Amino acid sequence: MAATIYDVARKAGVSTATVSKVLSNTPYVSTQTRAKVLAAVQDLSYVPNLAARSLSKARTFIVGLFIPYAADTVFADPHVLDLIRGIEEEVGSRGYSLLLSTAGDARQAPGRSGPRGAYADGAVLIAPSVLGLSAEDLGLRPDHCVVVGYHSPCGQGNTVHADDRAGAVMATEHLLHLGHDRIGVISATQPIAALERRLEGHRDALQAAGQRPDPQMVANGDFSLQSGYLAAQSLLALRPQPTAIFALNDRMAMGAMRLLKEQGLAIPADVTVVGFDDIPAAALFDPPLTTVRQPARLMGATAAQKLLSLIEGDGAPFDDVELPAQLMVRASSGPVSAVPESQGGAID
Amino acid sequence: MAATIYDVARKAGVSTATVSKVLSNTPYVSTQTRAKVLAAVQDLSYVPNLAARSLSKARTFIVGLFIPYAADTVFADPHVLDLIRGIEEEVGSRGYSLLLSTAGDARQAPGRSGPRGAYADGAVLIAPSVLGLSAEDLGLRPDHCVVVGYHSPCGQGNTVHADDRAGAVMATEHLLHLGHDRIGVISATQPIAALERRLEGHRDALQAAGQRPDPQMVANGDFSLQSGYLAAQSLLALRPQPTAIFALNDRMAMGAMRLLKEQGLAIPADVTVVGFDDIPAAALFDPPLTTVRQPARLMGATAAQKLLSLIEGDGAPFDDVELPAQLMVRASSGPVSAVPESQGGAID
DNA sequence: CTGAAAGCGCTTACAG
DNA sequence: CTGAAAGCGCTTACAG
Repeated sequence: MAATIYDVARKAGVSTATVSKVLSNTPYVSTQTRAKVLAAVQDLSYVPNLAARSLSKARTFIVGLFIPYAADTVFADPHVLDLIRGIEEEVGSRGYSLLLSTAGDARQAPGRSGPRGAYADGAVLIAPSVLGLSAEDLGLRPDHCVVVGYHSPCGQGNTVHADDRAGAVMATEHLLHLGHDRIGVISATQPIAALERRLEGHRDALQAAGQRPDPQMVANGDFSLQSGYLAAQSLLALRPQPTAIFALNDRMAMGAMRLLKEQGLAIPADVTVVGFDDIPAAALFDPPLTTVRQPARLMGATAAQKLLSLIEGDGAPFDDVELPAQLMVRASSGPVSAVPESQGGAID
Repeated sequence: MAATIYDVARKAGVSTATVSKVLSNTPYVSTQTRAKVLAAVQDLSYVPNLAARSLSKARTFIVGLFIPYAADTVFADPHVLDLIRGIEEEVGSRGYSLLLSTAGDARQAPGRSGPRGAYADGAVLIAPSVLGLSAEDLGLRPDHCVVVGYHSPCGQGNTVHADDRAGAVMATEHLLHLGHDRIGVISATQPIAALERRLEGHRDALQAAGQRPDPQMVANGDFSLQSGYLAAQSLLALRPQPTAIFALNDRMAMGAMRLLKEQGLAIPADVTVVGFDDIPAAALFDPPLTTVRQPARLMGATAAQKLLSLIEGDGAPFDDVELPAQLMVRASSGPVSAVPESQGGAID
């Protein structure tokens, strides 16, 4: 059996209380005593039992990360990864560990009847689509949870997200400046708040420039590359054809690019493509993709940081945090071609 | 305060022992009693305290995942992600939670003097380069740890990895069949066992075909795209120039492709490129990258599964598990061009 | 500066 | 089928 604090105490000739104090760096322990204890710890390769510690301190120093959709989706999305990275870094540097849970529904099993949240001192939820879940459903204290997204299942406030609307405005203005006036949009059918904000930003920018948003110019995918390919197909079937495609995430933008290449259309000479997210592959693409960068890592770090102050502070909710998006102009976007292939019908 | 098992017991009019039994689905509890208890649990929104449970059961149902290098590196590598995905899926489906720790050195902080491992029932280490770390250093039971890689810090056996050697053999034979006899290799300087196996496989395949491996044809990077670009540069400076480049990971292969394009060299018409890993971007590249696929997700799942049998079984070590690699032939590789640009000097 | 003792919230033989 | 009681390994006032 592993050594316990009793073994250490006995070996060092002190009480367990003293051992505990040494281990927690309490002042007021004599240098000699401290040395004796530390030596005993060494000798026995004593590692404190964290479950016991947690029980008596009523704190686990574990932070949960809930990603209530399938692991499949999560790990397919590089953007989510950066979020995780930001969270892990912040949490780790503050001495907490990260407990990862994908799949929202508590998967039943051996030792656990309750939901995974029960271990954690708090949790961040990456939850664009957490619909009906409450903090309680997850076994969480409602005042110790923050969500990356717009809608908190933990009550008011306590959310962090990028400025999706502004990002879409920037992308659209960029296209407008390049002379595009037939912009096809690839959105998705999922009811995700961030998506609505992006659509809204796009529409607003169009209207500000005196254009009328055309519902016909919006095709829907499901965030996957394949769906972007298909959506681009339906967009290209339109007459007049769009001169630019604004995909609401990078993977769909990449699908669109693939189709364009297959059709022998040059990017951006024939059609401009702009994405959203700035996943790592975006810069590596051919041509490199112009896209809106979400500060994913910062979003993660911010969420973690907010959570930790909730846990260590008084738990008073904070206001929604909106982080800036940034337009990354790369080679996939260019001015509308001087002599667009005539495609009939346009009178103006 | 949250409700405890005492509150539930009182409300249901039974003992805590009975509540515990109901919650753990012990048989021999009358239907009525069960119902009363469950109702009380409902009413009080009782969630068991997992720390207490862990303490008395001497099990946490948490599995650690140690990635002893910076979060930065980890999350930059899509391959590692698939590993994580495989682990999370397996572990989750068996009712365990995953505790993520990057950065090997125990980051000190608030509640924890010991290393993060102390919480877990066992752990998987993704550790191509865990050099001096022992299980004890991580606070782990040595018989409850498995490593993804070749060298276990936990004693003999208990490792899982892909057949890196065979993968490199396949890639090299593929190049040989295409007629390439001047194959430049982009390796890396890090002392990683998998890398050595790949180099070894490459050399063996060359020799089996009657070619002599030429140390000049090996340039080193550091796994990053940039380093692949640079290494390709030095390879192209060679005379005679290589007709093919075999990069020992995909990101470096992509760097090489970037350089080739910049130099106006066609892929694969002028130079063939082959990678290793099959990260998601590989298939999306232009041209799509021929590469060796490691079954990362399966490797993760296998590691997790082995770990769980260690935890739930008798802890007897298992033999190293070697999973098959697979050559994914795509458009970046092609036959050596019919009339290679004469570049003087060759006598044979 | 140090220690005795209670308590954290569960589970588990053991009796009944 | 049910319950009393001890125990899991720590921490924390409280005394001294």
